Amino acid sequence: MKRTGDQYLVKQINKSIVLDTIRRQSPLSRAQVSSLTGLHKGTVSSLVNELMENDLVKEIGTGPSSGGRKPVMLLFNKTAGYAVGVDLGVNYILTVLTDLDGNIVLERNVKISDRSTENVLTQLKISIREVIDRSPPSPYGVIGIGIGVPGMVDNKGQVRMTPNLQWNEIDLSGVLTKEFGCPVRVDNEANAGAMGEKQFGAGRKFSDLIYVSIGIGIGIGIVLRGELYRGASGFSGEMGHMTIEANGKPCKCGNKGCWELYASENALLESAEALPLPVQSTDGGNAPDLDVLLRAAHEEIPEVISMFGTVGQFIGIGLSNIVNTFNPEQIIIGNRMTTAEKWLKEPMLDAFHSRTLPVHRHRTKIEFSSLGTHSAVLGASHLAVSDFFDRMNLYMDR
Amino acid sequence: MKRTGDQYLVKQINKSIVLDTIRRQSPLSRAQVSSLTGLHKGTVSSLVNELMENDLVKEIGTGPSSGGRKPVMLLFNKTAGYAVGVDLGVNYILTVLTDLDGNIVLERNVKISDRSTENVLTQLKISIREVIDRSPPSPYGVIGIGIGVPGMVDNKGQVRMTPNLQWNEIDLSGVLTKEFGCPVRVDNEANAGAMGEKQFGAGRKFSDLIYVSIGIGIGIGIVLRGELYRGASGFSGEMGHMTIEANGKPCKCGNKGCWELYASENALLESAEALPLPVQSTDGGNAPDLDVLLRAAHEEIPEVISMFGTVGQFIGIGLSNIVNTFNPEQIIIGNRMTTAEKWLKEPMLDAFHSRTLPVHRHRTKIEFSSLGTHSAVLGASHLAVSDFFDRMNLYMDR
DNA sequence: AAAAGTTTGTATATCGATTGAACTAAGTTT
DNA sequence: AAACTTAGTTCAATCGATATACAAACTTTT
Repeated sequence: MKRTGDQYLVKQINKSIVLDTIRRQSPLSRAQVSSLTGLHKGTVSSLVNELMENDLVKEIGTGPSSGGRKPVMLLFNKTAGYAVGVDLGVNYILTVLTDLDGNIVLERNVKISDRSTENVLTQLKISIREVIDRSPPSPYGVIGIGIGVPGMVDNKGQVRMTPNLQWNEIDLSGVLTKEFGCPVRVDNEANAGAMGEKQFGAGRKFSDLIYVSIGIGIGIGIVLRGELYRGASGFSGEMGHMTIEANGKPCKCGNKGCWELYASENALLESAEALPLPVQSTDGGNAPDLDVLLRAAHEEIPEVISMFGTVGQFIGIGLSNIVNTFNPEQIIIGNRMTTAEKWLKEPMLDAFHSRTLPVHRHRTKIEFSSLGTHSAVLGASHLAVSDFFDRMNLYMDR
Repeated sequence: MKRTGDQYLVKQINKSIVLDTIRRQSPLSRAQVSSLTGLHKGTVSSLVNELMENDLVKEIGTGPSSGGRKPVMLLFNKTAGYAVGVDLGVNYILTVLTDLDGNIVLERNVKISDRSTENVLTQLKISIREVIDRSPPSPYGVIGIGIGVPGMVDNKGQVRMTPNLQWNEIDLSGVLTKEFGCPVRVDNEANAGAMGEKQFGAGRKFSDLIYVSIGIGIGIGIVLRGELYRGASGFSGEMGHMTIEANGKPCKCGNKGCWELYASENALLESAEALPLPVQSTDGGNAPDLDVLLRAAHEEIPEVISMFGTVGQFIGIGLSNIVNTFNPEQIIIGNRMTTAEKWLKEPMLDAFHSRTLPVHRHRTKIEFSSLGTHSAVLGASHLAVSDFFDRMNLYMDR
């Protein structure tokens, strides 16, 4: 049974539009909101008053006159509540507290060496507890928790598989809701990153974009018509396991020639094992890691630079597949591999341009993340904020 | 400026819901519509009366009583107007006239041998003119023309490129609007096919599906949340040019190792050239064509059957990429290669299953087109019908 | 400095769509 | 024949947006 229309729906739509307008373009007067939205002055007045009663909008004094009565400027009350965002990495937990506008208020980052489910869960709870305890007082308090995890999350928020964390079938959202008594939203890391860049980063001006998270593996977050597309069961975006060599290397996933075997951090580390590197690993071990390779590249060791080049080419191949598939306005490359932008970019773009149809070649914007390591954590907190507004029957992204 | 809410919007939403309910589940009484939609009896009555004034709904006498007054049964008036659908193939033009419910009333199929732009355009106009001239009288007459073309169509309806028809930058929609004086909707063949299957074929029950059109080349039509996704500029779905062999055969598109080089009709014909076939080509020439190969397969010639097997495997590889990317509920395979289902299916599914993540393996329904050669033409006519309802401020697909 | 004009924001009446309640119509069951 | 059921209409009530009028506060012109 579809949702039918009534006056309540009308009010909900208009109230959302008014709030959204103020949120994105404040400070704004009631008159400006009226002319920006096309809503009648009186309608804006009454909706703004209700939003003020709900602490979501506040008056901030008068603005300059343009030949008449001075306008009363309105502001989105971004500190009406706070949201927790978590980027649950394979070897770290990055936790932030943000206001309703995505500004970071508190931040906490812990390294994880013991990857057992128990330990990770414990550390996760400690991190969240800490930012919640220190959160400033506000009308709504902590309105929710958003978490990005490196794995597959179904559309009920259940973690189904994490290739690098050995978590299987964990009801993370249930566990944390119980622990903290506030709504918890779990999504995969690439979706969170896509939301982060769309809301706060390089993707702000675009409504059809693909966020390509290149870390240990590769996952993509798909934003179409301004909204995340999660697939029928929540498992879209597993493009790391797209075949780009029909008879290529075997992958853990069961497939052969998966993109991430050639274009991810793991691909880089694997080919690095063959080289004897003159730089020590950061954790003292013998295995090379990304930081070691980056330092080697900075020292202009040709073998290492050429390795980045090869990986960059394979990234470009995948990007051309993405463009042919989705025809997005923009592709944003994020996660750890962005730190190697300097050595990846050129070979990547060369491969992309040489393989792409002319119509796409210069139409699609290819950029690196503008939020750096914070795409996913900000996206995660935004998911919580967005859910909060949903619960208030106000919608942010429409 | 976003669309704001007012009473007119409410009415539009509810009227659409009422019409949609009647269209899909008729015959229905006003009372049934009310309980199915949740709308008040009075509301349904007044909206139905308006729809009857607009000739979109009609009464069809009383139905059986269930212990009270007999209900007056309502029907969607599918013959209030007619739409033209065209599947513009590389070597044929299939034209139909359908009622508003997608039932074919007239059909015309012409073979094209002279592929010059002029000749194709002339033939196209003749075909359309003929079905329009013979269309039955109706309140709205011919409400529009929908056309599926084998190439790239931008979001303004301009044909930008047809790899197998040598059409470039043709304003097909402009030309035909001028000629016939009714709205023309041009889209690519895969999008039309996707819409056809979604509305009338195998995809009726699904809202996230991918239609894979395998003919001379490969294109896909993407239906997400019940709606076609066309990409930022209208060029989504060019998955035929997705790389599946990083250093594979060069393709006309500039890329290497494109999927359609291994999994399309062309791929089949190319490998067939190596074989001396004991069957004559249909047009008397020496070059093998699909029909010849199908006859050879029916005669159980092992080399030919194995060729189909190889192509089937490559199709399966691409399908697994599609599943990893979109996580759709369903994949529908359409266009000419469906005629080889018998020999393609098993190798295709084998490759697919062996390459797909366990979560997807049995969750995604993989089917062959249920409309056969008519997916695209019915989809095209539906696009015209759907535009017609848009113009009436009534929406079908929401 | 007074008058005229402008801009902001509020108050009030009107409009239009849904809804609830009452009602009519037309059947079935007891 | 009376009681009950179901279908569909009518009409007043309600609610939200809008138009109009108006008050408040400021700028520009005379």
